[in-house]
Amino acid sequence: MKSQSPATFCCPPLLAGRLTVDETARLAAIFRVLGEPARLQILSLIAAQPSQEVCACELVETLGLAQPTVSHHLKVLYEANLLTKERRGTWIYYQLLPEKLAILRDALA
Amino acid sequence: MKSQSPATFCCPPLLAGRLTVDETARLAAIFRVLGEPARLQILSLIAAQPSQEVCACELVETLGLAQPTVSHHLKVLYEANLLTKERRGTWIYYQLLPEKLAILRDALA
DNA sequence: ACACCAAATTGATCTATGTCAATATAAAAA
DNA sequence: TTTTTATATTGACATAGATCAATTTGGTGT
Repeated sequence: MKSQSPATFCCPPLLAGRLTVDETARLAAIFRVLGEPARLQILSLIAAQPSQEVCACELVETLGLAQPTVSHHLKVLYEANLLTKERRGTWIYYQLLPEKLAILRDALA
Repeated sequence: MKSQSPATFCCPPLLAGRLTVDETARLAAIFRVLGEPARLQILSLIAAQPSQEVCACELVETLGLAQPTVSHHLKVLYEANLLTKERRGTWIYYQLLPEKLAILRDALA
């Protein structure tokens, strides 16, 4: 039995009434992920690619951060369901998964 | 000479291309303010009031946090231009200032 | 002036997290 | 199998920030 679709699970609009503690925690978790400049840079970099994806190695060069740091941020974005990853040969490519951003946009409506 | 209107100063859409370092920092700062459950609760509580405002003293009771903690969060929200404050007699009332949220919504579009 | 209440500030503590060096893991190539 | 390259993980460190007790500030009323 399906309770509700994953994309609509979180949350009613922030300004439409009082949020439950759970809804608040879910929303805040997404905002916190985006509250880091390096992670926003990653998202906008991917969006700026014609291929709509980026190799992890390119990110290390572009962001000017150490490889473990970039790997850490990618993991945070991945576990927040903001990115997908796909191994192709030696490299791993990350793509946007815009559903969570849509949730935020709706919450701010 | 006015450079640009304050409300549109920050930022182009997150997913429409590559953000500058400045734009990224501005966006991340707003997200970080919202990445805290107590602060989201404050915003949604105010929005839930028919009067669209709330006295700081009510927040202390409702949030179950110490008075200095609530005062701290209110200050963060105020300095992020998400709230206005107005003294009326002994009490200080906080109101929403939704422009910044609109900026985020546009950034996520 | 004094007492009282609301809100802000200070100072301290604790936790979360961003960062990187070192290392491990995984895949490809020789 | 050994070497090489890409990514992830571990561990350590430093900074940011959430929290609250104690105090201060500011306004009201006696």
